[in-house]
Amino acid sequence: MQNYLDYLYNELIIIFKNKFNHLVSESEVVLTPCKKEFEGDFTLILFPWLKIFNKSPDEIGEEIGSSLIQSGSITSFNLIKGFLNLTLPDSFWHNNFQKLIESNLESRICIAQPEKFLIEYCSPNTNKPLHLGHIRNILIGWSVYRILKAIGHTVNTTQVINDRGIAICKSMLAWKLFAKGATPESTSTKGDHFVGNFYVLFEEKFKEEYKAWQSSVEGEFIFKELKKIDESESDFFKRYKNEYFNKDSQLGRLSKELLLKWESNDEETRILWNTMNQWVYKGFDATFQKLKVNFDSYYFESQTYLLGKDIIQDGLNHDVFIKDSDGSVWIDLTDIGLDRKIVLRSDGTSVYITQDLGTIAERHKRYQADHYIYVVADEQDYHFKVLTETLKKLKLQYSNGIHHLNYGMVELPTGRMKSREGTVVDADDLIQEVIQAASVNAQERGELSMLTIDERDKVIFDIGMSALKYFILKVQAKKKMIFNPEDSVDMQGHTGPYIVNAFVRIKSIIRKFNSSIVKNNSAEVNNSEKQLLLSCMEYSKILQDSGKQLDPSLLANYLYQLAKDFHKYYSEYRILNAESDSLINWRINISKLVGDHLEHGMYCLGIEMPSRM
RNA sequence: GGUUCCGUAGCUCAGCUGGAUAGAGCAUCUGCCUUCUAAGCAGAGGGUCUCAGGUUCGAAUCCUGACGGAAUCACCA
Repeated sequence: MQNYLDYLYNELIIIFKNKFNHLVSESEVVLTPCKKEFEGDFTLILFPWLKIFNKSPDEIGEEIGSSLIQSGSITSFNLIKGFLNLTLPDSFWHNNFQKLIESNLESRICIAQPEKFLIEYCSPNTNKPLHLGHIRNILIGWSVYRILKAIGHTVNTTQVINDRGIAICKSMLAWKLFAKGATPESTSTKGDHFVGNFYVLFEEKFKEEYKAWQSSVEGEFIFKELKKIDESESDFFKRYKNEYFNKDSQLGRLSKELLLKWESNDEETRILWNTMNQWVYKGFDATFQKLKVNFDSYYFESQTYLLGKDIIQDGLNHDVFIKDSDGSVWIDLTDIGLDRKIVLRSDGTSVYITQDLGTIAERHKRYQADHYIYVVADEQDYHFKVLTETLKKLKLQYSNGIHHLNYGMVELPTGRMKSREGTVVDADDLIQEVIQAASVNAQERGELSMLTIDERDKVIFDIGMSALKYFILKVQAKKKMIFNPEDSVDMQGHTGPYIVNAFVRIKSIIRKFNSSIVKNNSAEVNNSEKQLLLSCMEYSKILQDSGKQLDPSLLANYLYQLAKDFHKYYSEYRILNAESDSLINWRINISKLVGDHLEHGMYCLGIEMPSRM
């Protein structure tokens, strides 16, 4: 939709020219929605012009106001200090209302120049189930996908799965040693949890082994030999843990053997690896389904970890990289304030960034996208800076399209989640809890008694998920967030169910209105309706801003405000028993308009709304 | 130590491309359901926008500095 105030801007520009003999551009004219405490629809700020025209705010305001009245574009104005409050005629609101209900919502929000995006989000490891951090990642990624798509871009989603490496070998080893052939089926355990349990078991067994070793002759000898002056035994062994794993540990040796076997394609190892990963994927899929997200493509590190070496060679040929005497390859980024960074190990194997260089090249071949968005926590800011700068030095065209959507880490009221301390919030548990809370609330209300059990479960599920998803998405993506599990199941106030409730009220009204809705716009427009219309008129801008900033929280907060305005309207005015038929129709039309926007907006957050609750 | 990010009500967060008396929710207290779904509405209390300078007609917002907190600075991913 075109800017609905364009005509007012144009008129003001003409007034500035004719009355004050001054040429201004639209961007210099500051016109904002009027604050609620004052009378008026929009406010023109006069301060910038005082000096230029050498007149008082009252003089300027009076002149502008009366000119606008004369031309009929406003019906009245008032002046408070340097603020000129303008009241527009009802025809302004009627016209915009007409445009809103006649145009199609989907086409109204589209941008002029669509581009092509690829979004990578989620990106889990296969040795542990998904947790709260993944949930934030997934919800942000999915919502950004929906928003970009809604405004007309071509968007694909993908994820990288870290399915190889020492971690999964630990799970495999623990399974081989202790599982006695158990499977997710035989133990009725969700696959990702099943494998995760063996990872935890490995860590426990390793800890026991390490503990025993510490008091052995060898352990005591190492402690005496290698400890720093004044270092306590516990400090030393904390520090030595990694080295113990690599040098002395039986379990460490066995898991590294497994890794080598994996890398040399040992059949038995590969079969076990594949079996366990399949268990995990099945578990992940169940969680993705509950979250209602999906991926257009998957990249597995087992297939990509060897990529990128040709790019390294190419970079060496063009002197972008430097080879050290030991054979390791580096990039020097000190000229732009970063460090020297390794891109290939001395033994010729890849590091993290090598794979990333290769993976982007592959993706670009496949997608030819303008933008590659990586939804990854902000702890990796440095890595992505290095990656982008490296691509730039390689003069690869897609280097300008790399966006690190760096959301902040999720913390609990007690501090950071730590797997060692068992404070990690499991994704499935969390979903379970929020649905449970929705169920308890629904039972107390008893509104759903006429539904079948399946229908009721679906509604409860949607309400619970709306609470969880909204709770996370309302916080600005880039900010770290404190996640209080108790607050996350709240269904009152600034929450998902509050917005759902507004929608449900609208749906209920429409259900109860038997005759067909007539589009009419003869009614007098009250302030609540102006507010609702204005919000709907600004929807496309909000959505486009959210897309531009890759930040769903903008949209989330807008939707809350819209729902709040509707709840207020609902309590102030009777809709179905308004004084006249035409007034009933007008109010239903407004309500339906709001409902459509709420539904579309929540859809863009990845939240499905039931029509009853 | 270098770099980056953050600091707004008791708590969780909006507001940050500069505009009027800084807003919500939670929590505390008070009203409103025989009338469209009370997961709602109306109201009360709660603030040195970390601090100090600067730019400006105007600063929570922009700039500089200090203080406090976080992340990162691996031949890990």
